[in-house]
Amino acid sequence: MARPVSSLESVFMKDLLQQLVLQALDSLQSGPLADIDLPDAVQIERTRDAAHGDYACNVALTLAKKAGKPPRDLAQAIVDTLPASGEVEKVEIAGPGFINFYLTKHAQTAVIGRILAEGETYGRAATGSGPKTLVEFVSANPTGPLHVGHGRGAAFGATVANLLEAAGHDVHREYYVNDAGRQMDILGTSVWLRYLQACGETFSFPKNGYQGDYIGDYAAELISEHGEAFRRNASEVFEAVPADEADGGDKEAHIDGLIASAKRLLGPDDYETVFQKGLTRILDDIRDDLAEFGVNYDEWFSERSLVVNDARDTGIERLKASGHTKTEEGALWFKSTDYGDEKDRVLIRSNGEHTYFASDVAYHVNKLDRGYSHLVDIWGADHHGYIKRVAGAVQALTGHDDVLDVRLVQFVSLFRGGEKQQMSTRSGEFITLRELREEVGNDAARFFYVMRSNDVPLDFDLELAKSQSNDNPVYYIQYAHARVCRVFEQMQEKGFSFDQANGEAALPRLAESHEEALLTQLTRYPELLQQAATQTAPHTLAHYLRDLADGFHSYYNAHQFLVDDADLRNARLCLISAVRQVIYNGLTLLGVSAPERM
RNA sequence: GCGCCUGUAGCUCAGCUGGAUAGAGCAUCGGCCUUCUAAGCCGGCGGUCGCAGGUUCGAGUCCUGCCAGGCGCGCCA
Repeated sequence: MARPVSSLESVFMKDLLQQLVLQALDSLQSGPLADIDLPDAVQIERTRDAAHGDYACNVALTLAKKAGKPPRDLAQAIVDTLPASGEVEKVEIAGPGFINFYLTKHAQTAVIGRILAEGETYGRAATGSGPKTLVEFVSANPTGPLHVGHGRGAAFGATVANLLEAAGHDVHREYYVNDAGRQMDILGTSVWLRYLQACGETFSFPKNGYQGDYIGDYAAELISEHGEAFRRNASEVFEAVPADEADGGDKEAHIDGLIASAKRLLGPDDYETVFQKGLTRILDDIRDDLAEFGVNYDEWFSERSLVVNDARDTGIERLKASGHTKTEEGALWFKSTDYGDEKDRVLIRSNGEHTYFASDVAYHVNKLDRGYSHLVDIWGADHHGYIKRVAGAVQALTGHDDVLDVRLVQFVSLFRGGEKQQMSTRSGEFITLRELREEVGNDAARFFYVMRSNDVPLDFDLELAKSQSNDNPVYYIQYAHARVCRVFEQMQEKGFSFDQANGEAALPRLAESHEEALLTQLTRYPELLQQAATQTAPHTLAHYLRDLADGFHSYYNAHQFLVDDADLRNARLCLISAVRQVIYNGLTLLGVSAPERM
């Protein structure tokens, strides 16, 4: 992707420097570098050590062998041929043959003016300049409240979506509602059985039913809305139902028998009423929960809509057209082994029923038909065995292997006072996302969830997350923001005012090492966002903000901002104002607030 | 058994898709508030980057083989 690189207007100084080096290489091709295939791009990277300048290029090292010259000699030839640039103060050759670039003061401080001018858009690419991207995340079965594991998917997915949007993608946020299938029947039946108990029927609740207290709440609502209209005798309900596990039977057969009883005894309309009670109440709860968490969707996509519209068969037809299906043993299969899967997967069982995979194929067909060229799916780590078949299906449908990007989120372990909390959805003994949010607050929860790479299991320490101490990185960053705000309040109390134009004109006065470090940090932000987006790595933003806050706090302690020298004072206020802006922008992407006062 | 993820300081983790002397936080030890909020700062201690080979100017990073931990391997959803 080519970007304009002519001047400081360029988003990335790297691009400008790369052009300079490429031009130098080009000129050298008529001399020392004749007969050599030149690369289309050269690597420009930021230096880790200020002693190495601002940027470094390793092209002399990589080309030395082909050129048959020592790296340092080659570097010298490149430097001698390098076009002049108003942005480059000096160029040095260092170490084994690195070319180190030192920027002019003007180039170093130019970022301040841009941040102050661009404000909340600083670091963001032009909206909608990238591909149409659908990010699907959480998509938990609506069988109960979200637990802390879903919370990680929510925070991660929301931040990834924000990052992609900041990188210019046209982003659509979607929740896939698994409202079809056996789990939902178990939910509906569980609600009905609690309803029957509330009506006075006595029996032992099935081991495989949903045990949570919320089921009883929904049953109570059914009573207040419909009285005992759905009441049936327990003996009738349990008639001919296989024994439960507690009675030496099979819990799966038991619950399936109860589902059949429910459907038979209630009839389609009343069964639907009970079913919908469970589904809508839980979905409403999930929706509210996520909204309170700052996680919002453009669309809640119903699996049932695929079933009703025969989309599953349409999807299967499309797969058939790709030539990667087969009929065997009375079932229809997708030959996912063509795409690296361990075995082929069933789409339609020999009994004629569609598998869950058939729904997923239909869903992804639907996504593609809606015009999305980039699909990001965020799943729990326990679904990783599923990637190959879905990715294979998307590849079969599109002919491309880079359309679908599946990201897994590893498990969350919750610790309270050093003790690990056990979680099991079915037993009802789990800690919900809502409980977590209420205990540690949304800001800490959002930050902690994305602080670590999604690839590593997360140990979430409740005591740490809610401690208002310097152990807590989210406060550390927010505090930097609040401190800048406080400086501006103090400025007024001291009778000063902020002259931004004067400050920008005086930016060359910012020569302290703390100031130069901050300037460099601020310049990194746009490319960090770009990289965090392409790598779907929100944790790099979290770490960046931590580092930026660190740089600010050090600066704060080392130097006074509200000095009598007006030029210097205004220049420093410009700098810390820019820091505040970038912290604000970054925290916003993470879904964390930036308080003005703490 | 096969597949995916992980292994870096006492603990929790980064490490910019191969760069220069491997970094933070916590813990621990020692300093800094009559000066813009000490929810802060400065310094010390702490490493065989799981192990062994390989690739090359250069490897925590890439390749191979082991070791350890987590997860997943249904005509379930």
